[in-house]
Amino acid sequence: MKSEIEVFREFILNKGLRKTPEREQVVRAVFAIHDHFDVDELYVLLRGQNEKISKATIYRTIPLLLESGLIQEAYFEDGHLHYEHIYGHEHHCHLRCLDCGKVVEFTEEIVKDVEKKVGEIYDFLVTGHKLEVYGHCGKCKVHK
Amino acid sequence: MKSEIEVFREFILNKGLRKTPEREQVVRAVFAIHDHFDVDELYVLLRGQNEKISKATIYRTIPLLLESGLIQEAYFEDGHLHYEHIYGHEHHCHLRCLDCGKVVEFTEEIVKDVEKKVGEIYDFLVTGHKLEVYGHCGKCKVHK
DNA sequence: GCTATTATCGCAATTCATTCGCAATAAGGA
DNA sequence: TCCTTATTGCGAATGAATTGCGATAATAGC
Repeated sequence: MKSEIEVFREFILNKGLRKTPEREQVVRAVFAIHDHFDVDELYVLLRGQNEKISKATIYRTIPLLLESGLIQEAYFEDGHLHYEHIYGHEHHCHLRCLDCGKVVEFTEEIVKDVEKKVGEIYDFLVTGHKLEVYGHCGKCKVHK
Repeated sequence: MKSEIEVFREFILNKGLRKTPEREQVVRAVFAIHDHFDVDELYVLLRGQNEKISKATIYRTIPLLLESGLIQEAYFEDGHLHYEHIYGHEHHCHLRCLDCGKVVEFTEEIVKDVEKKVGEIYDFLVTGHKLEVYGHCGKCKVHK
C-alpha cells in the first residue's frame, strides 16, 4: 500500500501542481495526528517543530487533501471545521455526546446497503456518506 | 397536534423567558420556508414582510429554536450553517450531489436500528442522528 | 390598570475563521 | 543555468456570528 506522501505526490503530479516542502509538511502533520484536528492544531503542531509555515498555506492545502481523498471533513464545531485523515483507515461513523462533546468512532456495515439502495432510487452515483449519531454518554446521562 | 407557535410558547414559558413578537416572527418565518434555510434567508424574508427585526435577534433566537426541538442544523456550507424545521415532519436524511449541490431528502428506517445498537454498545442515551449520503446526481454523473 | 424591574431589542462595534492581494521566492521545464 | 509562473508569507479584507450598551417593552406585584 502506498504511503500518504506517495498518494499526495501522485495527486500533485496529476494536477500539474508543484511539489513543495510546505505542502508535504502539512501532509505529515495530518497523519501524525491520530484524531480529529482543525487548522489551528496543525499550525501549532508544525510551528512547535520549528517549521515556519503560514496559516494561509495550511488553509490552501486543505482543499488539496480533501480532493486527493487523504482527509475528510469530520464535523463543524466551535465555529470551525474539524477534519480527520481517512487514507489507510476503514470508514467509520461518529457517536457524539451532546453534553461533553466526547466522540466515539464506530463502524456499521449496514449503511453501505442504504447507500446502494438510495443511489438506485434517486439515480445517484454514490461515493460515500457521513453518519453522526448523537445523544448523552454514560457519564452525562446520569444528570438527565 | 400542537402548532409550532404553541410548542414555542410552552418552551419560552418553561424557561422563564419572555414571549416577544420578534421571536414569534422568527418561528413563523422558519415554518413558512419548506426547505433548508440560513439566517440571511430568514432576515430577507422577514424584512420583505415589513417586519423590522434585526439580524442579531434572529441569531439570538436560533439557539432557542434548536433547544425547543423545532429546528435542527442541516449542514455547514458556503461558510455558514443551514437549518431546517423538523417539528411535525418525520425524520429524514439527505442525499447530496457533490457537483451541483442538489439535495434530495429520503427516509430510511434501518438507521433507527443502528442508533439503538450503537447506543447499547457504547452506553449512550441516543437522541438522534444525522446521515448524509453524497455522490453525483443523474445529470452530473454523465460528465464523469 | 399602573409602576417597577429587568429581559430583550436594535445598532454598532467586536471577534474569529477563512480568504485574498501582492511582492518575494522557488519549483520545474527549456 | 535561466526563465516562467505557481506558491509562499504577510497583512489586510471579508463575512458569519457574538457582544456591549442604551433604549424599549414584557411581566410581576401592587
